[in-house]
Amino acid sequence: MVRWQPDARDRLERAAIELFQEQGFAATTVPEITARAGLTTRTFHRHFADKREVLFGAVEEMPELATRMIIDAPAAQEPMTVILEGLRMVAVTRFEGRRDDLRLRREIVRSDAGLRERNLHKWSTLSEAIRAGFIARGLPATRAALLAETAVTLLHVSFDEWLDRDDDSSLFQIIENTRDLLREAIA
Amino acid sequence: MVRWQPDARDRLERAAIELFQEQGFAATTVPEITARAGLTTRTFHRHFADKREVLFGAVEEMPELATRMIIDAPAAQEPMTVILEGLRMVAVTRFEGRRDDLRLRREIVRSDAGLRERNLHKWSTLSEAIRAGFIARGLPATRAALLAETAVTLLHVSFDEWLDRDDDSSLFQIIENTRDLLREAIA
DNA sequence: AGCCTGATGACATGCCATGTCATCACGAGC
DNA sequence: GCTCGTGATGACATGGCATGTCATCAGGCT
Repeated sequence: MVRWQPDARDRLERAAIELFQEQGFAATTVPEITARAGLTTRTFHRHFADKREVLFGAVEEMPELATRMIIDAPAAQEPMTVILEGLRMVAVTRFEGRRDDLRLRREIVRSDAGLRERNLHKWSTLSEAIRAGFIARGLPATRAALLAETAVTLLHVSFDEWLDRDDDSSLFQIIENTRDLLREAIA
Repeated sequence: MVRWQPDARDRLERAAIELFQEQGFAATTVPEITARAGLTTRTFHRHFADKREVLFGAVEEMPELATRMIIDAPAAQEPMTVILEGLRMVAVTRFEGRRDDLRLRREIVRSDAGLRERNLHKWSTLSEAIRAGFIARGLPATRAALLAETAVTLLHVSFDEWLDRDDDSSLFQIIENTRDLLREAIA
């Protein structure tokens, strides 16, 4: 089931990111990408739904992971505790240690309106997954949606500050600070 | 400065929404829209940056309104008070009384991935404007971003519940409930 | 009356996204 | 070891979106 796939997809992703850096996202055409990767336009679209998607392959499994973690969390845990545990796990396994790569991708994403849209969609997918998890736990719809969006807000805001800093704070530390900030603000 | 514009833009918007309802968003082509409106493809793109934008004209001025309201709010007011005042104003002037129209648009937006992306982008634009307002008030960046995203979360979650309900609750009532929910959740 | 401004139409183009079919490498089964 | 199936890729074709350019035309200004 995976004979040419991993290599081709990887080559496409690397070629694309290189070209986006060199010439910008909009100025880079799909044929250019595939030419550098030694493949064809048609093959590009077999691996990525569209030109934007090539930048977001790294976060593809986060949503289902989130749903599973929430469902599997101890039944007695408060929702906010479940969220923080989940954020800690995600921070450690998916973000920590990749700050430079993530900074590079953020830079490219920021440079193009379409990419910013897609980026928001990715966060929203995560929110949707968290919401589904809390629904499965029996929480009412609005409460689940609120918790989900708040969780993503915490992650998103903290993530941004983490990328902005040049000290070596851990992402999860910043998440906890942000949670405290929110608690004060809403009191 | 506005001789043909209002009418043309309005005809395009109405024709587009009609066609989206009849055949779906993806299946509707820009020439079809312009044909029904009695205009040309080129003119369509003078009024709307792309095919999606035609559905979001109604919320175009919200961001700058939000920024101004935040900057003009009494200096002594807590950020969360400023936000709630702003949400009340927005709820009354932009949402209340348009529930059916907004339901229709939400239905179309939900039916297409690209439209969902654009919708998120609109909320994000509002968030950005709120953030800018708080920055102008002298709040630190992360705090401003957190308040902004939380404000939009409150509005977004409450807005969705408001559209789901069939009683005659006011949007702002629901917003206050949602705020209470968040306060409990994070305590 | 004639000029200026700004919206629209007509024409042309580049690229994205996708459908279809052929090809080709590898693995399974006899 | 040969044949055949499976799945990835290439080649070709197409429809639609988005945009640049120039002409046209209506109304306001002097």
